[in-house]
Amino acid sequence: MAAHALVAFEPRKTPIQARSTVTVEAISEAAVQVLLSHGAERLTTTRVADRAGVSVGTLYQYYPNKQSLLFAVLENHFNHVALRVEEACANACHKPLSEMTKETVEAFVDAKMERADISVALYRVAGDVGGPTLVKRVNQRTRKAVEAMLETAPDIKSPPDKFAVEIMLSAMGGAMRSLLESGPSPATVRKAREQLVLLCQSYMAAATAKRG
Amino acid sequence: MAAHALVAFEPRKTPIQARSTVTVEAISEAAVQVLLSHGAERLTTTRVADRAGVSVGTLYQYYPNKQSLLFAVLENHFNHVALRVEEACANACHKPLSEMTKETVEAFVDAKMERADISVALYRVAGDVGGPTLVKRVNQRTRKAVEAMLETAPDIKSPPDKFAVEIMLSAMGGAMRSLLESGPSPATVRKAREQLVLLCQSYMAAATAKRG
DNA sequence: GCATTGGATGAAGGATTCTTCAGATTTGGA
DNA sequence: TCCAAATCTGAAGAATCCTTCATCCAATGC
Repeated sequence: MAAHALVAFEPRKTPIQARSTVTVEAISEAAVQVLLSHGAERLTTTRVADRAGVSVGTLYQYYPNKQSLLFAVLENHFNHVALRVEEACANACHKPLSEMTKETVEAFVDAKMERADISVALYRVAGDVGGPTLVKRVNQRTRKAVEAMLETAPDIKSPPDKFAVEIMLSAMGGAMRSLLESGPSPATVRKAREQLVLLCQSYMAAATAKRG
Repeated sequence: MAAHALVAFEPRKTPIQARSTVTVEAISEAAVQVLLSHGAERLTTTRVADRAGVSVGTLYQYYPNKQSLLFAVLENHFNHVALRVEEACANACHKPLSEMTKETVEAFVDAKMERADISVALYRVAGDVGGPTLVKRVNQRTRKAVEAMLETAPDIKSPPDKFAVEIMLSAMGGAMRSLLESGPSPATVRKAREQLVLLCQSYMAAATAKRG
């Protein structure tokens, strides 16, 4: 059912010539800009097309409807964050558990902050555009990366429950969302980052049987 | 600014006679029902009025616009959850830190699960209706209750940072959201509840200087 | 019984928005 | 140069939706 609901979000046509590639990217970028300047409520296909410097018809040539456009933007953002976390996980293999956790959490926070404005703007539309489904998919992906990393930890006997990793990821995401929506100062972000690391470290330690 | 933005959400007229009291409650309940059956996107003032068994005009007699109606529903739900947590905090005073944490977290999870369907439906509209502002307000309220409780803990030297409590609450909320949106089985809920308790306990312990 | 205030009605105004499609324009290759 | 395919255009169709207001019904107090 969820998969079927996502069908309508898939692109209509794939760019062939170079100019159309430019166009679709301009549209996607314009969507973000409009989201930031006008808000989710005032996000109109016409407005996005105007901002992208093309006509509405062109937009509908690549996206079957408004939702699919927003879905694509959302997917982009999530993929970017997921990639950063995966990189961090690959990089932290064979390190002590607390170090693993620290690097993973920090990668997540940093990736989110990199495009803080977009993150906040997207929270507003996620609900109407298959956000939960996407979140689930990305969480799955991220969880696998984290689990693979944990397998290589030298200082634990058995890796934490699959469920525990999910809890940690969603807790991290929730705290980050709250933080972003409050329009935090850089100092606040730094503090939150520290605390989030501590939160996850202490949980991972508690959910894990130590070696030795 | 945020305060000003909320002005438009305030009710228009206060019920005086008994029948109008019934009416406003019917409207509010109908809003929830429509949210559940038709989704946020198809939530229409006319549809809500129909479901409530009144005419649209009547709805607009009490709510200046559609947003104010949804805002009221959201506020209701949040107040209910906050109240449950406050009760739990009051009840857990003078107990050991881990017990305090356990009871608080469980109260939150249980309050959310009590109306799981409403919770999920509201995630969809929160963005367009001052959700973040409300969340901030409720978090503030909850944080105070938690802090007051922590002051009475016999087994800690200094209570955790105000910031730490905020992190914990938002992490809890985020994990709960993720869980609810996945349509969990009762068994899953039970497991998540346990893990969430563990998460918060280990964090509170780590963020606190122990006495003795 | 009557007047006054509270409450309810619902058709219609006004405003947007999404989406299409027939035709114009540009590109890449023959 | 010339054509077929790829792109682009943007006015107009179609569908909703929010909100108002003139009007009617019900309740309360005198």
